[in-house]
Amino acid sequence: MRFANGKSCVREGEAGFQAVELEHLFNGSALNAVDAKGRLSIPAFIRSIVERRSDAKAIVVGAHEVDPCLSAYDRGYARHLHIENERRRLNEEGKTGSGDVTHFRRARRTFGLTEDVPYDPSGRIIMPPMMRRKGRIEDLALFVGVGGTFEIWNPFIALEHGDEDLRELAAYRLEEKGLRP
Amino acid sequence: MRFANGKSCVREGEAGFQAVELEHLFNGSALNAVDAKGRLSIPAFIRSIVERRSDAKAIVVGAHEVDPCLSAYDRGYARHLHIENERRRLNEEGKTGSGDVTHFRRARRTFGLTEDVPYDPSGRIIMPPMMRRKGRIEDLALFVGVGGTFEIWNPFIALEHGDEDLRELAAYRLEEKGLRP
DNA sequence: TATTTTCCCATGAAAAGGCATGAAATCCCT
DNA sequence: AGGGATTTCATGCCTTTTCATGGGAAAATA
Repeated sequence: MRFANGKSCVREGEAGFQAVELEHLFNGSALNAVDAKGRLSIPAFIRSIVERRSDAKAIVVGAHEVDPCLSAYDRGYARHLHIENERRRLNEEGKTGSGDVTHFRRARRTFGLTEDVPYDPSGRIIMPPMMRRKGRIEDLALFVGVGGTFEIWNPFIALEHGDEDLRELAAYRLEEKGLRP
Repeated sequence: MRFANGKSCVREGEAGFQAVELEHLFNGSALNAVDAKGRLSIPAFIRSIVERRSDAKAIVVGAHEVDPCLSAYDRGYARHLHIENERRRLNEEGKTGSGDVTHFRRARRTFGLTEDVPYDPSGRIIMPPMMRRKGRIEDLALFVGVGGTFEIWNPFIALEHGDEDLRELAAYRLEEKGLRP
């Protein structure tokens, strides 16, 4: 059996994910504007990966686990996370009675606190207000590919982050657009 | 993970379910009002998943396994639960004599304590009184996607739950609607 | 008849989609 | 390699559609 993109299905289940979704990784960066209505272009290089991975013109956005930014990925990756959650639930089955509590919290975090956002033919989304607030996104959005997922930063917050590479990246992208006095 | 013919690459049998029903996952959240007549809009993003999974304009609602809220899903997922129950029954066969007791209890819970609720063309249901009571739903309903299923909370109960993410979510959705002083 | 339940229409807000533009990047052909 | 032509992108504006929710008529129940 072959995929539309010509790749064969190496193994089933979890490995199937790795064979396809992780075949294409997010890398690179871009700085785009958020307009008055919260509309925002997803950079073309991100869209091309998203569509190759999942065949859907949509991204899933959530708060980043540790950093003050958003974390995003394609629907295929979301399915991967779901399967992973279920697997962990089975593993924990029959241990402490709190297994299920942990499971449901994880599921809520992975799916309840994220939003599936389709983008239009021109590649734009409306950043959901809740995400905009969580990611502290104002009128500029810095996209940063990090392999399996990508991040969306307020570039000015990125400028003050502990990660020097990130600071440099943000500074560069801002200068490039003639921003930052 | 898609083939040119649109089928997913997953295992057969049990996982055949994942190929169809779990191809689309519930995520995101919304806070809707229950009006004086007891009517409640199912958020559009939930309906779209329900209909893609089962092409029926109905949801199945039951009490949540561990949390003080309701758990809901589409009819296809209900079939999945049935198969899952049977599988577990077989697995437990020949262990302790209580296997069947457990099985029937589970089946009762899965099907007896749930209700199939069709929604009208505009996407509204009338929450069955028993469910409304079990879920302690008053005049607001917080929908939370959790992947394979979604939850329906009384937002004020969610505000006091142990899951911090959920509390935050409820607080945000209430604020957004100008509720909660 | 009185009361509840079901269906249909109305409405305002928000989102989706389409169209246009200017700038940048890419291609291509000397 | 240079330079002009074409394509791709990001982004602004405007129109159409969708969505949640309210109210009322019609139908069913008591």
